[in-house]
Amino acid sequence: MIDAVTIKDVKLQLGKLCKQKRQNYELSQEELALALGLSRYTIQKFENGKNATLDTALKIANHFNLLEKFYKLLKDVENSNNIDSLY
Amino acid sequence: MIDAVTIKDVKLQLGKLCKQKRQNYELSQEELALALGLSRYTIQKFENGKNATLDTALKIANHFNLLEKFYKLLKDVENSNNIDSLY
DNA sequence: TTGATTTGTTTATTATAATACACAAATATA
DNA sequence: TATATTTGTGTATTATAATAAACAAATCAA
Repeated sequence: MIDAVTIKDVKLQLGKLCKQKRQNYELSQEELALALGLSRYTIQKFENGKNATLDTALKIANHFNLLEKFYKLLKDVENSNNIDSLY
Repeated sequence: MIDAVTIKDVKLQLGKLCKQKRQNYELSQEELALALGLSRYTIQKFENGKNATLDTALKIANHFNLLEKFYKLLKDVENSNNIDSLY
């Protein structure tokens, strides 16, 4: 019996992913922050699962080429919703 | 030649999806806001593609049962990153 | 070890998301 | 139509995300 995914789970996973991607590119928090026009503190909090703005999250996603993948998910959800009306 | 997905595109799509899902459930902005402990104005801005917090976006996603799908995407990205190291 | 870099954390300030209220405009319903 | 409901928009206030700076703790390199 697996517990349902919580909002906190998602924020923690977002932070984990940011850290992983950042380290893949061998960037420090400072360097990533500079590249995105954010402060290191904002990156620091994001990586530790704190609340943030969509702009911050999407800037990070964009920097690691994940924006398109996320956008596609949203489009798929929208389309699967439309298809429902055909049944 | 398709233009790259922008942060603005994603926010607009998030808003569009919220509106679509909300109308599927026959909820007014007011009712959705009440159900999530948010103000109608926050829903209003979200649906029109304005910036918001992760908490707001994830509360909405959770209400329409999209949290797990999103979490799975994040896990997949994390895992595909690990697999890379095997090649 | 040692020094250098990175990360975690604190405090104070600024920018802005969220709230609460009102009211007009648009949509839906009788 | 007329009425009710919903949505869009404005203003003021509050809550909080983001910034900036400093310093300690942890990690890495010489």
